[in-house]
Amino acid sequence: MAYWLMKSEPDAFSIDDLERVGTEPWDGIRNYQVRNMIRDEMKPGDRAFFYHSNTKVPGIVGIMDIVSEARPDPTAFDPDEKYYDPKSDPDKPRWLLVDVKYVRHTKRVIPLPELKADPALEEMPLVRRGNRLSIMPVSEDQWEHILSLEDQG
DNA sequence: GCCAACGTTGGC
DNA sequence: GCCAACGTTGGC
Repeated sequence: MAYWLMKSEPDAFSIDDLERVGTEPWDGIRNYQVRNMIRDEMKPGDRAFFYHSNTKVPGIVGIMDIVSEARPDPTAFDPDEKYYDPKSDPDKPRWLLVDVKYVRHTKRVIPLPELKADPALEEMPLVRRGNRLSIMPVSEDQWEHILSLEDQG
């Protein structure tokens, strides 16, 4: 079982939205590196932190389960969709998604500056300069460490 | 709203 | 295959 961190802008889709719907297709991935990770490394049963980006207090806000294999992202085929990609052929889909399922909110928001200041997390892509991955792997040690932060601060 | 970082596109 | 221009991400 692997661990992940997945970013979403809460104005578009928040942890509260995920709690409301229960399970959601994580669509809109349009980055090859991220696509390859979900295609080759992500598996049902994996677990992920839900991260709010591009908001007043960016940080980790919840936990979810990966509940599907990677499958074609239908929004890539729909001209009305924001993330429509005319170059993605339904017979040979370029973009993939996975389904995620709400587990719980973290006990508190764990804000980005706190993650950045933590020596145990300095290897995380999240806190490294110029990182632009919307999904990234989290090691087991990092996962446990972040969970331990829930009860602090 | 600004802008640094970085991925993608397309002309050559 | 190079690389300048352009678009996007996302913190601040």
